[in-house]
Amino acid sequence: MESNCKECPFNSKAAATLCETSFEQLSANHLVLKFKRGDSIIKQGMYSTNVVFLRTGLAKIHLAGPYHEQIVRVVKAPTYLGLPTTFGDKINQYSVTAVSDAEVCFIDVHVFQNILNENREFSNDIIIELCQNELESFHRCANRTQKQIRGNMADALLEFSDKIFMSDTFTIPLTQAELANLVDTSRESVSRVLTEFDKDEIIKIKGKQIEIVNKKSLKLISQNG
Amino acid sequence: MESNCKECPFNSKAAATLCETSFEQLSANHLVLKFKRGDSIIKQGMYSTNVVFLRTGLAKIHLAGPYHEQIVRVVKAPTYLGLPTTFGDKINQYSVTAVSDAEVCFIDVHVFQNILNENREFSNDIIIELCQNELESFHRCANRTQKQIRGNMADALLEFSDKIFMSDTFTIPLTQAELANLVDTSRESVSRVLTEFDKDEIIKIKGKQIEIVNKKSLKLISQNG
DNA sequence: ATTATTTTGTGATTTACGTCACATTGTTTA
DNA sequence: TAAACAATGTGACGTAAATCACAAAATAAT
Repeated sequence: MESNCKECPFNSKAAATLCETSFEQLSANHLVLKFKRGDSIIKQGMYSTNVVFLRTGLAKIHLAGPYHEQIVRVVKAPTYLGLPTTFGDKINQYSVTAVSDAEVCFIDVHVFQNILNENREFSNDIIIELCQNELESFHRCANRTQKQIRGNMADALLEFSDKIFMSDTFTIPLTQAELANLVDTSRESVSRVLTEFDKDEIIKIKGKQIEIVNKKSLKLISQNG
Repeated sequence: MESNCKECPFNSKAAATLCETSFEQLSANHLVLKFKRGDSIIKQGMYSTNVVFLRTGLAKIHLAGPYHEQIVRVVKAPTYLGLPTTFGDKINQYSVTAVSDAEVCFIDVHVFQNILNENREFSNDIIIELCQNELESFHRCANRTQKQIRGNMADALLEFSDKIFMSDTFTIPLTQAELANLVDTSRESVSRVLTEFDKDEIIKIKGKQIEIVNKKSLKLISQNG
């Protein structure tokens, strides 16, 4: 499927700076696909020659750990995915799976490389994004390993609220088991902490819908472990 | 201090592709400093307008966690440091401290930016390095949180052996307390595991010097938790 | 609608590992 | 070359959280 990338409403900020010819190249060399929750967008171990641009929806990045699959983060559109694969060894080093309905553009690596080479600002933006990811990884790592469950759960909830849904009321797109995996704990503990937060009137739970009632408390828990 | 970067024997691979004018810029706009073990190279929270190139030595990257300072990785020369700061908000988001004697070049951000813009290959190399860091973070995260102490200690030892010293015999440049911090455990546990490995004849310990005697076992422990 | 399957809630039990406490050794510094 | 301090070794103890083992809801499939 072909479409006009310049007019695409889901354009990344970085892409705003692209030159005409780059847009034409993009338009001519990409594929837009729709995914449903649970569909695999990028599969670890598979050969790939595409950069993935998540234009709408949410996805989880996960990879094989020594014992079990590990979710490392949840990302939302718009964002590029699979860059490390692209610039590395062409074998996907991690998986990406849709956790909500999502639309994805597959862009040929060589086209992407060209665009990168011809657009300084774009390439700078990509570098910036990668740097930010690195920083986030650092912080995430320090937090995860130092805090205990309540703190990490608070973190996760705040991230969903502030970074992903921009709202105090949202529907978690993950099962408790997935959440547990993301937060490095057990399914049971997630359940316990969640009901505990509810009892303490920090959040209100209606099925998978969560309302953060007392953000201040949640932030305190996030800070103090 | 000024010197000729083109002839510098500690040049990064990426730098091999630089153009003449870039080398001249570099040579004219950098500062070489020596650091001793424990000296702070980059300090979290400080304003910075330099990219740091670690030309010789080892350093630890660490940052403030919710409870205590957390070491996220140990790096060896040659490598660039502080890129996320440079491209981000000019405030160092993490600290870097020498763990062995080290030599460091401080390069002005604007010069570095220029060079990045004028040298496609160089900028690609930087992107590749950043991507690799991201992947490493992912794996490290999955491992740390899934494995238990013995597995993580085995990992750390293997990393020192294979990635940093390229030898089965090496002197750990960290105290057990630092090692514990890096591996997300307590100082006491590090001591216990280390002596246990020694008793099982997997490694041989002489003070801070470690010899990996049975790498196969160590890899098994690393894999199986 | 009625199974079948997945997801969630909650108690009882176990355990890996952190913390505390102190002894021992190694390393500065005065 | 002491004295002071930092780094290590090792036992005893407490505890956060994993695991186990179900029951109850909620979703999906027939």
